[in-house]
This record gives sequence, structure tokens and C-alpha cells, in this order.
Amino acid sequence: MATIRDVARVAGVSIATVSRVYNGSARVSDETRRKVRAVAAKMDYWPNGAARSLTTARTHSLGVLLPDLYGEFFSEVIRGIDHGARQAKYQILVSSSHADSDALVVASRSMHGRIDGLIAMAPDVASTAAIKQIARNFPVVLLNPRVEVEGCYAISIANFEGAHTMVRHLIAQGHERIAILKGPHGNVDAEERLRGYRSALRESGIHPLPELEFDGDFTEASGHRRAKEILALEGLPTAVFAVNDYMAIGLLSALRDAGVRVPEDIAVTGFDNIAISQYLSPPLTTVQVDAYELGQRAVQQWLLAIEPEGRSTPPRHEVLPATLVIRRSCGVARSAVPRGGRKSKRKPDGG
Amino acid sequence: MATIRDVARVAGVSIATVSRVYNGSARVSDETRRKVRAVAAKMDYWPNGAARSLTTARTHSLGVLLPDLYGEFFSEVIRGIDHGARQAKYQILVSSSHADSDALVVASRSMHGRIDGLIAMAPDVASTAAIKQIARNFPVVLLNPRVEVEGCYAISIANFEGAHTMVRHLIAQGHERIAILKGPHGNVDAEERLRGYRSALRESGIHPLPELEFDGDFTEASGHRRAKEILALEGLPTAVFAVNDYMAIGLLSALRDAGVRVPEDIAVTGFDNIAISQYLSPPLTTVQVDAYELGQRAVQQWLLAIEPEGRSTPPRHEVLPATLVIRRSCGVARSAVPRGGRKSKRKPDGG
DNA sequence: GCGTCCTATGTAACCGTTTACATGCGCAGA
DNA sequence: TCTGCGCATGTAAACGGTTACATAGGACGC
Repeated sequence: MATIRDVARVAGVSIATVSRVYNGSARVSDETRRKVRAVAAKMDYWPNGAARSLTTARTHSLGVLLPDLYGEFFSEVIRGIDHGARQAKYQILVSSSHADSDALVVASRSMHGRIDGLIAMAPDVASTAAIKQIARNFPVVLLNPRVEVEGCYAISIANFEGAHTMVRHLIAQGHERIAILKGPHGNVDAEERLRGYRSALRESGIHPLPELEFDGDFTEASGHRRAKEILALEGLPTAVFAVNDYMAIGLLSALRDAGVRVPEDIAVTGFDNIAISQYLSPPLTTVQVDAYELGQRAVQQWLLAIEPEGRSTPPRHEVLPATLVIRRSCGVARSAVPRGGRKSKRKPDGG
Repeated sequence: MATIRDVARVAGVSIATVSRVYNGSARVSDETRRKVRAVAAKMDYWPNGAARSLTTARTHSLGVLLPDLYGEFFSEVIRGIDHGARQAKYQILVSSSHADSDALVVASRSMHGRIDGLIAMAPDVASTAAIKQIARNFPVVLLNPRVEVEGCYAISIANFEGAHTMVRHLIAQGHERIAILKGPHGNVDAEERLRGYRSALRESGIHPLPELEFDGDFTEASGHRRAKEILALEGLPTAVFAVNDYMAIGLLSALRDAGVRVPEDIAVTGFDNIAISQYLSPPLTTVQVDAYELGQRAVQQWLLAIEPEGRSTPPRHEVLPATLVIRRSCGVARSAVPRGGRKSKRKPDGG
């Protein structure tokens, strides 16, 4: 591809002038501007991003480090980030599958010089030091951090409160024997939701029972598998709180196959309010969390952080609400409750 | 952050030596190597990516241009790309929401100097020229292109064949009055699937009827909405083929609410085989397409293209198969058919 | 007619690397 | 002792831009 020098030569001007044409600000006569544009178009010239970054120390891209990209949650987070970034004319440099803090550091290092900032989901507490180190180079926004990291912006979802609210709702419906389908060990969201569950039980004088806590891994398959064990309990629970919707879906499917009616025989609830949860049979009572917004707000925070004025204000930790969405699966008479809607930011998609 | 010069000064060597330490290949004495590493670690040095790209003309990142990121299809495509890229030590620079070819060109331009190649889903035929232009600078892999573009690698999904097979299956089951829930106008996948539907009907001597073709936009909501119109038809269709699973889900939900039994009163089938389709009630008969693999193979093709030997072989157009997954929603007795499985590459996820 | 100012444009240093080529040193062979 | 070679390391020129500063020429006031 042609370089700035080629264009300058052909257009009969200096490289500085060509550069000025592409950076708008400087004063160039209309005639020169037109000539340069014309030559550049003919030669298919466009400024080289790497060279630009080198001199300006701005890359116009934003690093995104996630543990995984699977499932609607991550997919929506990244969509939110992409849209937010796009609005601000930034591109995103994505790298996922970061299971531990070492991988995180390696990835962020390899992005040095390519990004103006970082949005990351830190896998564990061990990352704290590493992240603090990274944050010295450019603003870092943490998603759902397990602990506060000094000097970092953060934004998370009210997992504890959401689960707490959900379980209190079940208790208010008269349920006392409430099982939980847990998420993967070590996952922050999963752990917070479990805490919320236990806390709500205790507050109502119900002792959390280990035999009512079932391991899961956030997949439909794990929800499906655990159904058998739940049904094998002596003293069936009257409600099962799955800590995400996918597991609730697997559970619902297995219960249906086993001839167990939901919500008549057993109530089932989820967490996340994924798009299809309202179309399930029965429609799923769940907790609304807006992953898209999580991503978008992360970008907003970051944009704030790179503003000259923004640097002065101390990093904030924002928390997105998690609200109850009551549908049929938890056993409220259908007519008594309006069918829970879902904010729709979606567009028709391919595939 | 420290530069190569800082490290060289402190370590008492030249910048060339530091550079050599980081590029492995060149011969540096063990002692010097250790010293440089130690100093670099202390100073928190890492080579600047932009500067590296500038001299080497390699960026170690791969551009990804998609029209959207919404829904399981795109989410899986990008996951496949990410994993493929990660394996080859590449990062991906993502930009979505490219509705038209102009946006595509703008985005690809702004990536100039930042990427070593491009994976793109071209929105329309008008893009052909633009893409050919882009492909002169580095290898381009097109996803599901509407037309062949000379000089570009391409990979697509057998949409036509998948739809064709599905409708032939329905006809083999005795269905003759088969409705279709179409996708968005202008969407390649949607149009190919529609073609497959019509073609299969004609082959069996059934004339495609306009009144049996319903507009949709790939969302559950649109499937839900169209249910009313379908049920209002004089002469109910005995089967409805939704061109993606999301619309099938909306349709199933609406039919259930209307007291229409699936598959007894009406058969419903989808397309894509998204993760939850096997957990629906009834489990959804659909067409398996592997979006993850689409992404992964796109990266493979691109890696092939940048190999020195690879450049000599002419660009290929690969087609991924779309295979029938028969479950209960299309009306075959449950015991007669093994429950269709789904390849699982998934890992437990967050949220 | 000359100094002054303004504007459009050119010159050249610099950003942080890589790498071809130069250098200097130790050692082996004659 | 001299030549030649190999190896570790240094020097300096790119890479393709941006931008501070210099410059040239025209308009203007006196």
C-alpha cells in the first residue's frame, strides 16, 4: 500500500501537508486539500495505524480480556462493549480464555502499545497485584471484580442482592424447603448468588441445608443431570433456584420428562433473564441482569477515565441492579402477575 | 512504561542486544540474556507492539468485521475465531454493526496497519469491488459470501441444502401444506434457506404458496407474533418451518398459549440447532450448523493464506455441512428416533 | 520602500522497535 | 607472530507517520 511519502511525491507537496489533510485540524488550502485527497484516493492510501500510534501514543483501540466467550452472558457483554466502543470510534482487541492471572498478564502485555485501555474480567484474587501493575500504564475497568483494586474502575452486577431477592420472594410464597443449583467453583457470580441464597434463608430463620445445595456448571446439561438427584431426595424441595437460566432450562426439561409439573409440583427459578426465558414452558421466573449494559457502561467509565478532567476524579465502583422478573415457573397464578417483559435492544441477526 | 533504550542503558548493553533477547533467534550470551531479563522485569518493560509492527510489518492481530454480534450464531462464530486465533498466537480486532459495504470499507481502512488479515461477513453484493480492493493488502476470508470474490478465501454454511433436506423430510412424513417463517429481507442465510424450502416443495410437485410464506426477522418475538396469522389461515398448515431456532421458539410458545399441540396439531421445525433447542418442549427438530466451526475454519484458512507456501495455492471456497437433527417437534414418534445430540465444545461460563 | 504579521507549506526530529552491517575480540592453524 | 574465522555485541538506517519550528510570500500600514 502507498505511504504518505508516495502520496506527497505524486501530489507535489510535502509529507507534512498530506498528514495535515488527514488530521483535519491544521490549515491547508482548499485546493491543496482536494489535490491530496484525489491523489490518495487514486493510490488507495490510508494512514498506517501502527505508525500513527507510535507518534501519537494513541491507538484508538481498547483491550478486552474475558475468561470465555460462551453463552448469552458473555456474548451480550462483548456486544455492549463493542457498541460503546464503536460510538466513541474505538475498536476492540479481544482475547478470551484467561483462566488464571498469569494468562491475564501475558495477554495484557502482548497488547502493550496496541491499546489505550483495558476492560477485564479478573479470574481470581491473585490477579490483584498484576492488575494494579497493568493499571499503571493505562486506565483499567474491571468487570465483576472479586475485590476492589486500588486505582481501577470497576463495575459489577448485584448478584448477591438479586439472589437474595429471589429467595425471599420464594419464601414469601410459602416455600421453605428451597434447593439451589450452584454454579462452577471459583466463579464470582456463582458464589455471590449462593451467598445471597443462604443469607435470605437465614434471615427468615431457615437453616441452609447442605443436601439441598447441588453442584452445577452453568450448562443446561448440568441442570438436566441434577434433576434426577433432586427428585431422589427424601422430602422433595418445593422450589429449586438455579443460579443461571441455562441450568434452569435443563432442569425444566428433565422435570417435564419425569412427569413432574412446574410450578404445581415444584417451583423453578433462574438467574440472568436470557432472551428465551419468557418463551419457555412455563415461562421462567428469573432475575434480570443486563449484560449488554455491563459492557456498555464499562466503556463509558473508561471513556471518562481517559478524559483529561476524568483523570482527576477517583475511580468508582458502579453496581448494576439485578431485579426480579416474575413469570409462571415460580407458581404465582398467571393472571395475578403481569407477564414479565424484557428490555429489547436486539436487532434481527444473521444465521 | 520503560522503553528498550531505558533497559539497554540500565543493563549496560545496546538496544540491539535487548531486542535480540526478546526475539529469541539471535545469539546472545547466557549471561547477557539473564541480565537483560532481570533489568527488564525490574523496570516492567515489554516491547511496544506498535513499534514492532512498524518495523516488521506484522501485527499479530486479525481483523474481524461482522454485521452484528447478537444471538448465539454470531456469538459462536466469534468464539470460534477467537479460539482459532489464540491457538496461533493472534489477537482479534473486532468491529461489528456493518450494515453496508461503505461501513465495511471504512472499518477495514481504519484497521490498516493494525491487522495482518481480515475475516469478514460481507453484507451485500455491492461490497464485491470494495473487498477485492481490501484483499490486495492482505488475505481476506469471507464468511457466507453471497457471491464469489476473486482472490478471497471463503467459507460458508450449506443453507440451501439444509433447508432443502428439512423440507424433504417433512414431505416424507406426509406433510404437504408446509408454511415457512422467513428471515430478514436481504439476509443471505435467510434467502438461501427460503430457496431450499421452495426447491424441495417443487421437487415433490408441490407448488410454493405465497400465503404460506410469513415474514420474520430471526427474533423470538417475530415468531411469537406470526403465530396468530398462521392460526388464522383457512386451511391450517400441517407444518411450519422456521428458518431459525429463535423464531421457532417464539412460535412454539405462542402455539402453546393458544392451546395448539405440537407436533400433534402442527409440526414445527427450526434451523441452527442452538444449544437449548434440545431442551424445549417439545425438543426441536432443526438443522445443525456449526457456527463455532465456521469461525475456527475461517482462521485456519487465513493461516494457510499467510503461509509462504499457502500463497501459491489459489483461494478456496469451503462449505460446511448442515445436517438434519430430528427431535420430537416434527412429529416422529419419540421412541423411533434417537434423541438428537449436539456436539459440545462448550465450557462452563460465567454469568 | 520597508518592517510586520499572517498564512500555507516545508524541514527535520522523533516515536520504539528490528535488523543489515560493522566491529572487536579470542582463538586456532600455519 | 600473523591471518582468518566465529561469535557476541554495537551502530545506524529504516519502518510511516506527527508536529514543533522554520520559511517564504503576500497583504498591509506607515
